[in-house]
Amino acid sequence: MIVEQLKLFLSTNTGACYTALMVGSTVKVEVGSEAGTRSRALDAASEIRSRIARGELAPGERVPEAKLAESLGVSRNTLREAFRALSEEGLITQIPNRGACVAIPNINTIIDIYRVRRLVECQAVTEAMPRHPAIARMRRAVEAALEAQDHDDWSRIATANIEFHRAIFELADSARLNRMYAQLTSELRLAFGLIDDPAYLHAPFLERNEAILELLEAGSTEKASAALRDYLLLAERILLAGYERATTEG
Amino acid sequence: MIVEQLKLFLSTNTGACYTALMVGSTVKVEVGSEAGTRSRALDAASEIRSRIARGELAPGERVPEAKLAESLGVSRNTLREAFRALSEEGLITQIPNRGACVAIPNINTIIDIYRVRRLVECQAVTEAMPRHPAIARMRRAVEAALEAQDHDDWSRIATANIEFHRAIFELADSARLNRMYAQLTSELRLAFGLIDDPAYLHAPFLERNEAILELLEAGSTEKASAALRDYLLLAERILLAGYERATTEG
DNA sequence: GCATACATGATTGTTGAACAATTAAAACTC
DNA sequence: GAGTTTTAATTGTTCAACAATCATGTATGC
Repeated sequence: MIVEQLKLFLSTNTGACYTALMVGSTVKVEVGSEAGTRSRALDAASEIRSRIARGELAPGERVPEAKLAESLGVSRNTLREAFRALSEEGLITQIPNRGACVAIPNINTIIDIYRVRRLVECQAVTEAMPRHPAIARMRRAVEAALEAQDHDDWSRIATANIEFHRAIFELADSARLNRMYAQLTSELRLAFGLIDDPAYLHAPFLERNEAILELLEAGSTEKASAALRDYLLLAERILLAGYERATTEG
Repeated sequence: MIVEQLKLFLSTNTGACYTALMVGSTVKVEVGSEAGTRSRALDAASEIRSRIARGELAPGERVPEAKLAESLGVSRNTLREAFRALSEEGLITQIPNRGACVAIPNINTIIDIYRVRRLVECQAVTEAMPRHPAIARMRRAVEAALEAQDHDDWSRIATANIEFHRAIFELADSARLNRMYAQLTSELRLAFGLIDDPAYLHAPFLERNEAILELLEAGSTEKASAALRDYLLLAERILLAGYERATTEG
């Protein structure tokens, strides 16, 4: 039966829940609602993620299982399942027999992240297809950042900046690289969080993003790539310097 | 105390176990033995990995927890911990409420892997530093493959080929990209396993690897990169064609 | 014969208690 | 203050149990 085959195909190739049924001569497929597929472990992971983002759990902070499990209202086994997702994202570091702690961004990690970004982002821009849909997303991110700048809303500027670079990764048309970007921004956010001057971090780059975008829109991919390379080298330098000041004075 | 600070530094930045102690005026650091840090969950993961590699667990095969846990002599919770590592490697797919199965390499995954490889490997070669240590590793892999060819030992040829490309990733000097390579080769091995003619898969590439290497050793990085690109496009085509035959006839 | 609904069985996700092993912290000694 | 021993805390694992979910089998209607 087509419905059964479709269910099997979809369940094998994705992790999502689907409802498939015949409606006349059409197979109607509905994606299961997000709420219906949530597990307690994933909810716990989300809550931990939020606590990290809010600074309630600080980089390097030990998170004892029993205490945290009780605080979240789940069992310790379930918390370990949650740690699994967070560990994959790089937000949590688990050391055998010593427990879990919030990841500390370290200098090697930051350097590595920027090295990867230069390789991937610059090459993605060099090889970008004209009128690739991601270019429009870059444009929207630039406009969002400019609007947020008018309000001195640095949190929104930071988010728009991350979206801009996500779109650059998406130029490469690779799900795997997109997942990588998601992970490395999780880790970068930890580093950003250590620096208490977001304007210093993000302000120098609005005009640069716009210049890169305009070169790209004009089809000058090599020039856009070179400008992006300069951008990333500068961003790395600023983050490393800020990180060093934050961890030295702290 | 320097010993305590060193322990803290090491434990925060790596997952390894260290013993640090003062010996005279020198701090002596010993890395904990591998055997001492093994956990039951990691042992279970290794055994599952081996079973997959030996074909005892086939792509797409459901692996019910209770049965497998009993077969491995661990509890179900421990098995779920093992699944965690394997899921991160892409060897296992876990679907909520449906259980775990051995990952099925699918066409989209293979295409994505080769897209990523072209972006990363070709750029790594283009920007390779002269006399980078990874170039020597490429040379050793080529020699190992040629020797294995004399014995028609296709398993060793496949391994040497994977080592050759690992070394190319290492040209980029990024731990993150090296980890990515480890994961994508795990997934590629699943696809290779579906094709029952290893000679067909690997034989065409020995001479190409050697040509790429010689261009690189001669400092012609752009030519090496172009040759690598051709290689990867051909390898993708051969794998996709073989995969399609295997999954159509199967 | 096919489609649908319901019942049954199998499996997963979670809970909680327990215990061995490991690590961290405190106490003690020199 | 440094080193050693003891104690406490925590992690990794096991087990049993149960609710929830899914898969499979059976019965019924068209």
